[in-house]
Amino acid sequence: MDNHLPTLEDVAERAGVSTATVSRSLNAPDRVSAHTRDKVMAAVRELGYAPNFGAQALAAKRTNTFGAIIPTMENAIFARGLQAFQEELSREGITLLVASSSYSPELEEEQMRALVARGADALLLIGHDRTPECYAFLEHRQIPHVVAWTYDKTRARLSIGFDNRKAMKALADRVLDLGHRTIAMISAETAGNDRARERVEGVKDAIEASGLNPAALRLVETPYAIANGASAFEALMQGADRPTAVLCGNDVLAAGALSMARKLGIDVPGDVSITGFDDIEIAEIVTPPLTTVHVPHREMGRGAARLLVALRNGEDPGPSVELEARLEWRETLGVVCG
Amino acid sequence: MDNHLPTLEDVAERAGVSTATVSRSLNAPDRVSAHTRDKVMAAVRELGYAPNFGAQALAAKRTNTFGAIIPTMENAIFARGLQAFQEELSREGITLLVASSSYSPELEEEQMRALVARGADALLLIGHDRTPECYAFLEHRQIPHVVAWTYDKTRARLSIGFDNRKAMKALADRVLDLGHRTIAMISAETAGNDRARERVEGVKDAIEASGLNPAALRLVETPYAIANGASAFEALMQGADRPTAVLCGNDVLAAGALSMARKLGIDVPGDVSITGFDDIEIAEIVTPPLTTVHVPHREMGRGAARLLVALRNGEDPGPSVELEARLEWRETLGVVCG
DNA sequence: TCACGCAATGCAAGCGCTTACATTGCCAGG
DNA sequence: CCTGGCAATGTAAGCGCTTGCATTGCGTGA
Repeated sequence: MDNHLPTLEDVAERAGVSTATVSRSLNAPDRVSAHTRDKVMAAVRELGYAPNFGAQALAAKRTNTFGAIIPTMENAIFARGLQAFQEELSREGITLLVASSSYSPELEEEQMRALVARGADALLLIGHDRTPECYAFLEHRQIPHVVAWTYDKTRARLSIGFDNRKAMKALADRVLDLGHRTIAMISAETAGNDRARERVEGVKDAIEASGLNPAALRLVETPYAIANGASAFEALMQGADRPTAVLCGNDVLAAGALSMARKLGIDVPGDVSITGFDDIEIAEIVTPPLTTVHVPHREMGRGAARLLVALRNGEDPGPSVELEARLEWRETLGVVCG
Repeated sequence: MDNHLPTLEDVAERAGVSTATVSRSLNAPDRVSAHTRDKVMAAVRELGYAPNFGAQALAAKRTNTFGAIIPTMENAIFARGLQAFQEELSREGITLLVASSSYSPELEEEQMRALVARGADALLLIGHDRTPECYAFLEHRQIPHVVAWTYDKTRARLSIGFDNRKAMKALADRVLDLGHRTIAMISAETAGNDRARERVEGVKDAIEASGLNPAALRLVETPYAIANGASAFEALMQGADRPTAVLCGNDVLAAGALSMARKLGIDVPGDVSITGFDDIEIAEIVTPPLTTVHVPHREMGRGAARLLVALRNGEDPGPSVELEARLEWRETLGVVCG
């Protein structure tokens, strides 16, 4: 059998109209009389017609596809935000393509090209750090894009997010208030990750503000993974002069730290306090539940979608938007003891 | 400025060859002399040329895009498998498009159409349960597809996965061996989810095999979410005749149950045993670490990719493949205490 | 009754690429 | 020196859709 999928022309013939009319019935129904539209729709149904994506993209010069490049799909940090992003886009009839860069700048550029090659009309990017080539590419191809998950008033690029540094400082202030003086931090790798870097700076800000020497902060950098949080914590607990508080750059590292604490028989927060950042689902489940910073994932996702749609439509998206991240008090942060 | 992106023709002109030669240099380099190829590549670089996706898809009648429809992106059950799927595909120069159905058959059909409309050459599907319309659509459009995350020898459709029923029976056998007689189960919703259903059947199989009445199994069905696991567990603990073991259909529900146990001051596994299924990351992190069934996520993803590529290329993919799921013994399952 | 305007529809030119087929030019064998 | 064969390249016909512009036909006001 000649398994020829029905084309616009087949539909047109069946409905006894021109292809232009069929196209209009589908894409701009009010430009066609009700009677004609009904005939066309009937033909569409009978034939099981579906437009050819390639042809449509080629002719219309837009794909109604947006792309998002996130650092990782593995853990759920971006899941919630992306979900909201997606929901908002689908309201506009836009499909989302997701790619992950595995926290690698080279890979990010590659993914960016791949998404654009696949016809992405606009891009959602995470954080400000990326290669000049990436930005040059965006400029050159005039790709509408917004940066999310961070807000930095010193950057001109359109973005939506919160101030990582400020949020982390607020947490660290609290830690210091509780009397902690020997503080360590387990951070995600800061190279190519402005959010991680800002969080480290936030801690230092707090330390400095309290009159201590920020250089004294014991800092371990390690890739984003539970097991790494665990081994970093273990290393931190090895030496003499143990910290009484370990601030983690994210919940995943904190979860690892927490599990290692349990394995080592270290009581949290009795012997040492541990904090996270992000407030993803595991923060509530670990034992004890993690004190962390709640990040407005959904708002960022939704807001980013709105900015991007405006941009794509040639409208004015307005200025970058700053959201609030607030302390989520649970049970892993206590006063310093003895 | 006339921001005309370079086309094949521009490249051809610059390199002093025809568009056909440029196309060939890009897609079948060995059909072109080295000298010409170099000239072309130079022109491509100078112009920053990138092929137009729509045009390419239209002319070549294939997009090199595969689609995957998973029940949810929210939690990480499918993340690892999808990651492996993706890696294998990218080796073949294929891009992955992911859509989620939120466990809704109607949405699944919609997503399926959306993916195909966007040019997906082939589809990865989870589980066997879906509407007849879905299958009719796949048949009609002749979309290559494979079913993953389950293996059922009674189904003809090409699939890769493990036998959910058998795996759960093995776990339940173990539970019974440890002396548990009052058993409850918290299952994901079984409607439209053959995997969940099979897991319930597996528990019943075990109960029956041990000479007990499977009808006595206390069964709660609830949507996939930690909080639901918690409330289901709470309900189960309310009445008299508490179960001594609560088998959960997946790790997420088990994590919820576990956290509720802690809140209620119920010792696990001292007072009651809890088990999960899937062995996702949280299984290791919760306290105590969850005894569960390890599912070969990565193998399924990789294998599915291989089957699908073969299918798309018109090769023989061979028969469905059955993988093994094995018990992952941790700390939430203990002997029944009198 | 006649023109005029406007809504509905048709016509046909692309959109940028792939690829079957035609052409060219070169080399080896006779 | 001629010719068949083959590798390299060119020519041009679509692929299925959108859309600017042309055409049709109707209702309306003068």
